[in-house]
Amino acid sequence: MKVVIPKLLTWYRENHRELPWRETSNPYYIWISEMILQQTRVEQGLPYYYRFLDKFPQITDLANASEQEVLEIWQGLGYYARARNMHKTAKYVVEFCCGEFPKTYDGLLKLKGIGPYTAAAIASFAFKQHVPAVDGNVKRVAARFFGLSENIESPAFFKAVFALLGDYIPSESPDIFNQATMELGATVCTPSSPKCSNCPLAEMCVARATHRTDSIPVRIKKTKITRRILNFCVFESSGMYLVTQRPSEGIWGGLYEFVNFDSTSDSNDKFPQEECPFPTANAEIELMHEAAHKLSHQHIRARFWLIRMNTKPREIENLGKWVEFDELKSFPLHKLMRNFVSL
DNA sequence: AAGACGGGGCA
DNA sequence: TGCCCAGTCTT
Repeated sequence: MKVVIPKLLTWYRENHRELPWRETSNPYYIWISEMILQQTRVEQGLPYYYRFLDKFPQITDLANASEQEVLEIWQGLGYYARARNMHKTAKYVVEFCCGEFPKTYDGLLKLKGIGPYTAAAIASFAFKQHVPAVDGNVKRVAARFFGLSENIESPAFFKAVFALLGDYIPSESPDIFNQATMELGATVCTPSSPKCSNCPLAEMCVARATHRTDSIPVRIKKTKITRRILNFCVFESSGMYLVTQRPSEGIWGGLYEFVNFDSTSDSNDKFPQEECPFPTANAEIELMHEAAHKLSHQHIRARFWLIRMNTKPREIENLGKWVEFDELKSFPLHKLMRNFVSL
């Protein structure tokens, strides 16, 4: 079945998209692109890639930046642990590795935010190591090509593909091979309606031969979506607004927002006073804005309550910073907050 | 092995 | 709606 590899490489050379991180072997540029692209489509990540390198041209620039500066560039992209992990790794590489990335798969794997896929991508693209880069696209391509009907989500499936491709990857051009398998999954061997007539692997593809391109890959997953009602408290006093920073763990880690709380009450416009942990007695409360926000693991109904107070209770006073409304826009904000302050 | 972690595009 | 994207980390 390896006879199709030259066809795959030729197909790639003639048909691939031109992307900025494909024009370089600079491990810093490649690392940035791989971190941004984790669980993120190319079109969504592209503008962030330019912005990031414009702000932090070299790894020392990133290492010397504050976390808030990093999050300012990253805001809106999601999975914010990626940004904090990058910051830590930049500091680590500058301080302990003379600013040079490890040149091996195993060495890269030890860095924060770099897992099996990203380590293989950097190792092959920047250092020509022959190790297969197995991402979501490649898992799908391999499942169809080899006719693998195991659950594509399982660690065992990843290991199997990693081992299989390790046997296929040509030692003279591991980088092109990895780019090609990913590009094929992204543009030809798509989740639905794969374009088999354009595929350089079609003649040797098991799923194609057995008419199972619709049933492979098999994905068994139980994404439990929680629904929640999130109440943002827009505390206002003398034209100043209260903004706080989230802890680094959990959703939207490190980003800024109005203090908030979950409530159970549904479908009424009354402020859920009894569930509010903040003192709001003698305050004038008004529903300013409502928004629906859908994440892959939770559906959020957000409500923004304007809470005007004549005097600030001490419990509120020291919860965060009091700033003018326009100043809110200068903080790194998650989408729900960014959409609100942009209204 | 399972769940958490964002946001967006597309059928 | 549901699926899934150049995945990783934690439990």
